[in-house]
Amino acid sequence: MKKVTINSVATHAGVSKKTVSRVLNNEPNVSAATREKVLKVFKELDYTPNPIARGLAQNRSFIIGCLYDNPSKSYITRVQTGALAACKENNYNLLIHPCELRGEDLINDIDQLLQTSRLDGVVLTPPFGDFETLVNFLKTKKIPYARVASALLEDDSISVRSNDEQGAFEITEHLISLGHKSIAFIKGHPDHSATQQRFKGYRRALASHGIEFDERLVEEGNFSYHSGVDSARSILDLSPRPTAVFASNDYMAAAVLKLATQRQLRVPDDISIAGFDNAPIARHIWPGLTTIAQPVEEMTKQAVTQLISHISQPQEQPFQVTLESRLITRESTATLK
Amino acid sequence: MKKVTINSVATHAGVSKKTVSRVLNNEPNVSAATREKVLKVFKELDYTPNPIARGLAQNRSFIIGCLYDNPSKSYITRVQTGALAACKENNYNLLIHPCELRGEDLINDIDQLLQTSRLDGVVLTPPFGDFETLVNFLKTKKIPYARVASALLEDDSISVRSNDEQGAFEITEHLISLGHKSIAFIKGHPDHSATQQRFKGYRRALASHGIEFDERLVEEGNFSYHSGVDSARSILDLSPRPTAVFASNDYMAAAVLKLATQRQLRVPDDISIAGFDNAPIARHIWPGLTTIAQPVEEMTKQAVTQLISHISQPQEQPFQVTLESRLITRESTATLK
DNA sequence: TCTAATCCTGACACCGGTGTCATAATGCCC
DNA sequence: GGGCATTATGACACCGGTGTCAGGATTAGA
Repeated sequence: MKKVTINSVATHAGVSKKTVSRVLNNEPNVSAATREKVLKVFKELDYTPNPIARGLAQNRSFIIGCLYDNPSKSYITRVQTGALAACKENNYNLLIHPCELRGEDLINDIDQLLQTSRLDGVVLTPPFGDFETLVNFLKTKKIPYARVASALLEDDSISVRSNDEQGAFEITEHLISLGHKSIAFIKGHPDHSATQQRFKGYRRALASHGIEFDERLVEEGNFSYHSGVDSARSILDLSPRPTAVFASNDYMAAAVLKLATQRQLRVPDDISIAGFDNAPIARHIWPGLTTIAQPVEEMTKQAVTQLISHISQPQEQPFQVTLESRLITRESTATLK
Repeated sequence: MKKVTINSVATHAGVSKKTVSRVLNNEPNVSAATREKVLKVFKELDYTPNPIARGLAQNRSFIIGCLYDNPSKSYITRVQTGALAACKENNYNLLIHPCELRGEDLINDIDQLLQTSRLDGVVLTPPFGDFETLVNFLKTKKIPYARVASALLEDDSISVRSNDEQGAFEITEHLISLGHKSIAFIKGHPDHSATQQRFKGYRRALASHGIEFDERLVEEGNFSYHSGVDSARSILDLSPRPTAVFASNDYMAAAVLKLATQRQLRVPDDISIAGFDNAPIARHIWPGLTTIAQPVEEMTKQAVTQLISHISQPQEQPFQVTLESRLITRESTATLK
């Protein structure tokens, strides 16, 4: 089977390869007849352009890089799903690159990545979108990027987020509406802007219902299941024990649930538990977790779609969108008895 | 900042670009002095070769594709981790490509992928390694591939697996040693070879302990949490109810646990539950799941490492390795009372 | 010291596309 | 029909590397 190149197409169609290239790229200034002829030869020879050659000529790779450093594997999976969907639609490919935000040589690592892969753009998933050192580095390197679920708003780049503050407000309000007044809170990883946002929403809900904020009810977590266990221990040891716990993500909420159950507490009768994200685990455990569903896939998909269109034709105007999240109530929260 | 190409290096070093290329690729026939000189210029100019140009010249992309169609997200994450590790060591990149085994046009889809991405090789994660249509397609297309956790042994290609049959045997034996004689079994997805392997191990353990196999205790699952719920329902409805359940993976085991708990059954006092894989969920729930830990990351890493070395210099001899799995006992299994 | 074998090196074509620019063909208007 | 603008096409260099091959330099052997 011979390789089909632009030259063979050109020969077959009796035109120059430049004309074939024009047809390929839908450029103007090709007569309808010629275009037809070339398209026919495409079919006959089953021709597919070589993206590598194309990339060399245009200094593009048609590859988007996805950076992540996230303890939540399911979050990463969802991010990937969204990014892949956008890439597929635009004939791009997705390269995944886990790395450490606090690593000594994050910038070197990324630099290396850019040097060797010639990425056309990068998606910054939490917490990278809020890491200014990195963002500035990409700016000076002139690498297009899109940020997912980042809180920085003053930026002129592509950013898609969901309203974490509002989600946290709603779920806290849900607990309050069930009669809870002593609601513990487990923070997320300090490097993530969502951590601050969710905390703010929690406090706003308390305030707007006249419940005094109690610092002793707040624990520092980092979004990992393990950190949830530690926080849960502190919280369940409190006396009086809070009647509800709102953890900043579902993994930590699951940890609270596990520990509470181990200690013979009945959930939600003895204590209500709420999470955030609607990760798979929220419905894989009993009782199922009341949580906030975030459109992670959709956020990422929109971010990548915008990123790709920005790469093809750079626009000045920023793209900033905030998507809605929604409350999902399951069995882990109930009326205070 | 000017772009540093092989030409600028050549000019600076006062040699031809071919000589620079020789140094780059560690080719012989370069005098020590020249090599030194060129290497020095590399440093001075901070030169990194352009992989796209290289790819064009050598008809390579330095990209490995990872195919998957797996309901278990955590399994995918682990596969990716292993594949990424191998890629990183060899300066390759990883492109992820979810697709449907039973999709009508899987082959077309893959063909398209190969056409547009010019992958240097592919990793076939379960169940693709056992899907002969695909394997044969890759063979005729002469695309190097490596299979992970596939049961086909008679093949002459790269394959890394773990001993599913033995793992299932051990965990079943563990249940038997706890006094259980009525042990239900939930099968995995019929397209996965692991499904047959694990079933075989289960039966072998029963047989070797003189326990008669009872078909009514076997349910058909598909590795998804959801299928586990359905199977769990049937099993818990049996009368007499089995005293233990061995599900072919942890998600399905988690489903059994959830349903049993919902029905007020105490695990493991009323019923023991065992899973397989040691997925994160196995330790995120209470009681923690007794399960078989598989070296998924390591399997994939070895497979990809071999694949890459095969791409660089095709070898005739196949690479077939079987890694060990091990039993992890947690709280979900206990002595029959 | 001469010859042959071996080692280095560079010129040049090539991978498969795209950008630039010159030129040929066509269309339009008076 | 002549003059001019516009459209269509192709020749050619170029992207940044690698493969081939020829020829000069060096070494070894006689």
